Amino acid sequence: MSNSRPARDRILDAYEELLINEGPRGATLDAVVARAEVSKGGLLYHFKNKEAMAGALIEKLRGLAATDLQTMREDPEGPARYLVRSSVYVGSELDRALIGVVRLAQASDPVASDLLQEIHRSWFDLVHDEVGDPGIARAITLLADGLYYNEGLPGGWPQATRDSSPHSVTDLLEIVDVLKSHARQTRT
Amino acid sequence: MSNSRPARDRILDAYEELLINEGPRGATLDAVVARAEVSKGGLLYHFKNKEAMAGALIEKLRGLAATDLQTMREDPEGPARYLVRSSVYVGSELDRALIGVVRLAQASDPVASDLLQEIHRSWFDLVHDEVGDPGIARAITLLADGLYYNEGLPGGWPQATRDSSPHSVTDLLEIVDVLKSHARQTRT
DNA sequence: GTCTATAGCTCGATAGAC
DNA sequence: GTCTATCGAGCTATAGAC
Repeated sequence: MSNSRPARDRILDAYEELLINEGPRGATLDAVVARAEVSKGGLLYHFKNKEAMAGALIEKLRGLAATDLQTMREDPEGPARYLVRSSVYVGSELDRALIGVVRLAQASDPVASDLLQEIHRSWFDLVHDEVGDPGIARAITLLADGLYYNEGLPGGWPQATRDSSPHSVTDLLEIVDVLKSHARQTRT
Repeated sequence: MSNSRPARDRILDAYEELLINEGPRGATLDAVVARAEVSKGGLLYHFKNKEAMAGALIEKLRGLAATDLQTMREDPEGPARYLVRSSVYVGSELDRALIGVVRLAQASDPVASDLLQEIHRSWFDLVHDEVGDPGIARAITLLADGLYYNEGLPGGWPQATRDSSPHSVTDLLEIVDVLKSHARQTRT
């Protein structure tokens, strides 16, 4: 049975899934209750309104992102390579929460936008600390952004350059190394 | 008077503007008619339903993109540098139509997604022809994608790394050149 | 070619039974 | 803690006057 987990969790997962696949417009209360197999009244017992449901998803992301940032900081390959690696959408819990909140931000949710900006800023700072040069750091984060948008968002530049998984990640990591060594060379 | 231009054009511009600033959800018929200063009946005389209005915007983009591709092909700096330059959002007619249609694609419009995919593919192909290496071409288009998303979309990674306009474009173009020369070096 | 009026639907949210 | 029933607002689209 799919409704064996706590109703609150099922609701939040269903909401996240609908945000990702249908966008904010499709993530209606009716759609959420259908997918989570609860009634509308049941949903509104756990989240007093739609905004509270969005808020819960945002807080979930806040926690997941904090953990991931720590991992990124401590990764032996360094933040830059870690960032590019993890920007390939693989449907992890963090990926899903992140894309869901991006969708919320696209629908003009200011709290969502603030959190995303904060996360993004942290990524940039870690990469900047690693490579030294802010221009190179920006190029690397932009590259990761492009990846995330192209592969994580249904309806971005949809299915940009299809071969996302094979050796193309390795290619990109190689390019990250090229940029990193270029930053080393030009350091004053 | 703002309603001196043909009603059809005013409607399409208003729709585009609302798509960009409020997203598909905010671009309702009511909002469009208010902004375009026509009545709902007047709008539906020109576009028999909302889908037809979206279709007209998509066709407008198709034309603008075809012209821009030709410019990109003939640019003396080459497609790669042209792409990065033009990925900085400046609110041109093409920028606006493009972001509007991206918003439509985000709301799961398959025609919008198809056109965007086609445009994006053409960009990649031109850059690929220029630089030879598909991995480098992908990195450059990803970088441009990141730019477009970060700076063109309200609510992307919002206001990613703020200093978008000053000398930072020059920095990015420099990095494009680094990548291009790397592609030349590794060519077999 | 542009308007008003309104039908019919879907949404978010409330009330109250169980 | 979960349900059903229902209200009011906002949406798309139609009908028909001017």
